[in-house]
Amino acid sequence: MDAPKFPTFRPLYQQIKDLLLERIASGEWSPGTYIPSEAALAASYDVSVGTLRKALNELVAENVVIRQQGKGTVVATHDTDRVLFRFFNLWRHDGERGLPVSRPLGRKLRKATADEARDLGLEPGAKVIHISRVRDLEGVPTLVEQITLEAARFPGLEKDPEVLPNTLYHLYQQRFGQTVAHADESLVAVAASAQDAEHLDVQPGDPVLQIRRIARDYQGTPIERRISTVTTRHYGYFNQL
Amino acid sequence: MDAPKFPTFRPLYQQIKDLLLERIASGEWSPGTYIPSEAALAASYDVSVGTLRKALNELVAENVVIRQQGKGTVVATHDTDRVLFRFFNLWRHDGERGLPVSRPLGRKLRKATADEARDLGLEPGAKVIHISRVRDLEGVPTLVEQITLEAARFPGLEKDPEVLPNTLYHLYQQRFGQTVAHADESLVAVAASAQDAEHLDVQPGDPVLQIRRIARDYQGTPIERRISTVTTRHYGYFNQL
DNA sequence: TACAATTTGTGCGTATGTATA
DNA sequence: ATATACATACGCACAAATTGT
Repeated sequence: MDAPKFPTFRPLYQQIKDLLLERIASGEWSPGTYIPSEAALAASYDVSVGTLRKALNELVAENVVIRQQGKGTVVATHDTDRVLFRFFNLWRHDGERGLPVSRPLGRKLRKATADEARDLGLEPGAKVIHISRVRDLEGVPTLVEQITLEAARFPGLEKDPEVLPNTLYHLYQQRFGQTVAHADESLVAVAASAQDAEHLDVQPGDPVLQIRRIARDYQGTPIERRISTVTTRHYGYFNQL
Repeated sequence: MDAPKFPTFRPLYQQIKDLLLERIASGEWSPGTYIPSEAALAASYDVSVGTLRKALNELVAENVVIRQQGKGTVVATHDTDRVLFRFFNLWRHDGERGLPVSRPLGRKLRKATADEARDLGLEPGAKVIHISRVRDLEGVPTLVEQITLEAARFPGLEKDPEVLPNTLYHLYQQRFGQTVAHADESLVAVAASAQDAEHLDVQPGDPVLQIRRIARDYQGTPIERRISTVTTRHYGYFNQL
């Protein structure tokens, strides 16, 4: 009946979780690093092992760390299939899935458009890097991606890796210390533009799926804006509820 | 290096979880029921409270039960907003969301098509109930739904509730004891058919989003097949990764 | 192959705090 | 206030997986 009380205290395990996440986000424990054992961490924070486990298990649920019996606890990287497929939801209509092969279309450093600045939380006119590419699935052009990144976070990316790898998120993480931890996607159906139609081997005006993604780091700050235009002849966007 | 071993044992808490889920799926604890307390259940299964908590917490994570401090543990129902929005992912482009209002188009008992039988796991030619309706969002027709149900699971639904409620899943649960626990969705972009175009106030051939959903019960058995055709002028399908 | 050390996973028990009726 | 139920926190013992000796 009362108004909801402001939480007067924060459970100890959540405080520990915040501390652990901070050490990960700060780069003290970079992706791929094995962090100290439960026992060692519990002792260092002067809490029980159970409390520390509860904190770690929440980080597991959020895909921040991976625990393996006998080995230890490692900060999640973007090179495992598990993490990879988390950000790739296109399945063939018969239920199979294949990894895409990318063909570059262009890459340049320029000023952000109004939309890009809004989505990335930047000042209007801030410098961004724009990447566009086509991705083939089993040899069939299926996807056109328009990617925008804040230039300050990815210094030199407009030129430097002469050939971009297929999985960009791994590159972001390894080369620039930028880890994509979450992403929001919004899907709409649109008519294919002339350019997209050509790349995707469809007719201009044909219906295509447009996926607008904003990828964020551990703290929720936007890192990448990605607009994918997909022909859904052979593939569909799959989601589990 | 070795081939992955077949799990020689199943943790106790998972066995308990299975037993609890079975009592829920069987209807012994129907949705809305408060199940016995941790202490009582732990005693009845002769396990520790901690083990029983771990089993229950997994059911919480799977949205099967809801726990409330001081009250108890209740089997989840389809009448709370939380569960409701889990199966409704359309957001307005400005970030708001409104609940839809439904207008019936038709309802009949007939034989399943080949596609319907496959999706629902039925014999070819089995009896199904087909429902079609238009849903308005803030007064704007936005969605056409084609729903197919196995007739045997929903006896009389082709006629009985003269007026269908807005939220069908609650009806399935209350009237027929059929609880939608999970769902798979596959999204594609298609050209609007003449009929859909008329209902959605778009031109035939205009791009629309098609959502093919198969809803399943606790055991994963298909309950409902739903094809939603959506105009994405004002709304988009939102997903968090 | 055998064994030991390390690390996480499972399971038990207890005490105390907080929310609800 | 009291009783009930879940939430938090502590501690311990042993099992299972991994790695190195």
